Amino acid sequence: MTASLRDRPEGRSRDDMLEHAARLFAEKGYDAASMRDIAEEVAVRPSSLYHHFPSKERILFEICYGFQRDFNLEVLPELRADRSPEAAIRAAIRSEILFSNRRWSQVRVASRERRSLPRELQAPINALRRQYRDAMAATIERGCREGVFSVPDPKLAAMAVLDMISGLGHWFKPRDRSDLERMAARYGDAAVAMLRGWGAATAG
Amino acid sequence: MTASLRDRPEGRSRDDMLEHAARLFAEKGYDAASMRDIAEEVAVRPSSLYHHFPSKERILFEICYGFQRDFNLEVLPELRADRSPEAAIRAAIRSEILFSNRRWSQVRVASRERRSLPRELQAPINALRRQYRDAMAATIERGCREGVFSVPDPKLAAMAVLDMISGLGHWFKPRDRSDLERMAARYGDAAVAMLRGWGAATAG
DNA sequence: TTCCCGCACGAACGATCGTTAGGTTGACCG
DNA sequence: CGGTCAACCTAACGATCGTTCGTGCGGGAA
Repeated sequence: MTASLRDRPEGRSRDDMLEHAARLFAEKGYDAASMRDIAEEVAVRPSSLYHHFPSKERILFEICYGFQRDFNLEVLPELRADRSPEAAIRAAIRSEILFSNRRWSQVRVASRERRSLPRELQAPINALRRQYRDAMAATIERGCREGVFSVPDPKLAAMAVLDMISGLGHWFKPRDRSDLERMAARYGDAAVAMLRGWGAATAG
Repeated sequence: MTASLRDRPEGRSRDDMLEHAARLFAEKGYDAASMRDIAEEVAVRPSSLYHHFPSKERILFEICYGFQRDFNLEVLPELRADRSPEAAIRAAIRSEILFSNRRWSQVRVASRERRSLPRELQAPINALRRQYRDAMAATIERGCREGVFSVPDPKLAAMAVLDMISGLGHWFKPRDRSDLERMAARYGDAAVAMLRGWGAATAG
């Protein structure tokens, strides 16, 4: 049946450890979740974790970096230049919302516990995040050049859209798939409305 | 000169302790910042902190609750009904951005470290936050009835606007006052643009 | 002056933390 | 069969945590 009897009989593989750790970090916070907590969740003694990871810090890093890497692999292509800026933004937003929903725990860990990492481990993660943000800003700027968007500052607009979506990822729990898709569509609408009218909605 | 010689000669009052604690909690996180860290910052021995607060948990609560209370006191009145919905939203956003900038550390602590509190201490803080969110949603709904806004769901729109602004509060560091005011105006524009066009920007 | 008490102190408590050392198991390879 | 090695174990290390205890000081009241 299974490939080998040496394989973990239950969910005790390296990836399972990362997943359980992510869930605990998301629920209790990085510092409040102990190695003993993680070990108990995986049904393993604390010392056994050190056969797979050199430190607790490294576990956090792998969760954060792995998430952001997969995130960029899945979401970034949606912003490719052969799409209209509006379609690209909508697709990216939908992809981000779907992805963030699929990896619920890791979203929270990557955004809220990243600061527990030393600077040199934060850097590669921040670089990935910046890459996505720049791509979003470039798409918005393209939309402005084509006259479909109008914003005072594309980079600022990208931050606003990203904050809006990542905020959603912190509280929105869809009932089912259609609920999720509806929310993705609505947030696409919201972002497009903002990007279209921002420049014209000057106060006073 | 001073009112009394019994007063703290330097910044060692109860409020100073809360302020230093907030800064440490914001920088290192609630769990990573120890009572000894706080004591050192205030130039006091750790045990002395317990003459002012019964526990570390209580310090966190007073920071979070005090912030949200002052927040509502300052920002909520901007949403009063004798203003046009658009003006109310703009004023509230400006007020929130200014207030959050003035209380930089506490914003971060109240939003990111609140979960370290037990449920019964989170409840009153959440109630205050919900009060603000409901007021924002009511203002948006009023704007829809008056025909100036168009959104599929006022509560969802309120969450989107709030997430956008609180996201800003986590990364935006203004150079000076005019920089801050310009950002407040721009985010007001962004929110108004979104609330106006959301309903009309349906995809497909 | 004497008493009082708010406030800060030094020292230590027990608990829990991340991590390590050393031993045991058992599937695989020659 | 005997050797190898990854994986897991038990036990414990030193450090640090939040917190408590008993004491000392010093200004205001009596």
